[in-house]
Amino acid sequence: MTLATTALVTIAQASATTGVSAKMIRHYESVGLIKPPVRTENRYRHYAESDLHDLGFIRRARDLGFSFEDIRQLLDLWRNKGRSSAEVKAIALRHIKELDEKASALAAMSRTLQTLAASCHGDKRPDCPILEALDRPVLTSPSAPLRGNP
Amino acid sequence: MTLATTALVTIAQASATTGVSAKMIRHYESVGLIKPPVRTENRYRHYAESDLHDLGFIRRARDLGFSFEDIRQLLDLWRNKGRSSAEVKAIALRHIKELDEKASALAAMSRTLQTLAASCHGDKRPDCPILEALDRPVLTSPSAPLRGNP
DNA sequence: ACATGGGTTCCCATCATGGGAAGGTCAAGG
DNA sequence: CCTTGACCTTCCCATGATGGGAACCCATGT
Repeated sequence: MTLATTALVTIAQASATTGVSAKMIRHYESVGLIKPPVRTENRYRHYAESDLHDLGFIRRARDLGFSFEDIRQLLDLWRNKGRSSAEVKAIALRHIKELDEKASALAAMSRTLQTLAASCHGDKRPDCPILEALDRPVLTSPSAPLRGNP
Repeated sequence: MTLATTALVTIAQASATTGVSAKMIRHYESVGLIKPPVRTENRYRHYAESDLHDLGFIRRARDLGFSFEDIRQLLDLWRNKGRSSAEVKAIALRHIKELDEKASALAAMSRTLQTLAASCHGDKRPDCPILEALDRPVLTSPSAPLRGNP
């Protein structure tokens, strides 16, 4: 009830307080992720506290790797007091799965390369198992147990 | 010495045998990653075995997450018989570091979200720690030891 | 002769982000 | 009053790797 005249701030100030670049703030507006803010006569954007909240929300969601589409849905859910937490959780769980899959893929690449790099002497000699692996197929064999002389 | 008339193949055949899409093959050519192949009078591209090798090399390098720039250097090193394996290994080690950093970042996001999701009941009730975390700052506190009633 | 299945070039889209140009606006200070 | 500098505005372009699709040319089989 305390209509506290919600101090309007410029886009640069909004950027500074939320950690979202001015460029991105305008972009979020253009793709409909946030509501167009009020404009002064000069056509300058001015953001109210609720706008700053949304921008902070978006930045934190992005820091967790959510896509624009996910964020759009999360923001809608946040605003919808009649939401069910199950909806939110479903989005989060799906995203966790995607994150884990990507991380696993990167880790697999890293492991393969580590194995190859470990057996590369890394000196002036030209022969190198890394290049050999790229040379011909049969790569991606992860823990190829070094049978030969155990 | 056996100049084996290196059976020239069309772009579709090259794509099929190397696993690189025709689209990408043309793209690699346009950015100078591979040499322009010979053309028949019809302007059709025709690939020799050495070209197929390069495409296979590129695909395997891409499967390991190397960037175009890295691949360019790796291909140059592969062709350069006077290379030192140290150069190859340096590229690989740098890339491993990048892969690990990205994987760690994703894993951190996943962990944070897993923690939040674990404490979200995920039913019809609207209150949800995930949304609460996005609501206000002080997220990214990983193992916030649940002091309160131990 | 015409259909089909390649090939070719060129443009556009993705996803999130930034760079930069060209121009309008405002406050402070000489 | 006018300049300077720091904002603001819009619009276009670029990234990296990949794909979609249009519009058009070519080759082969029935």
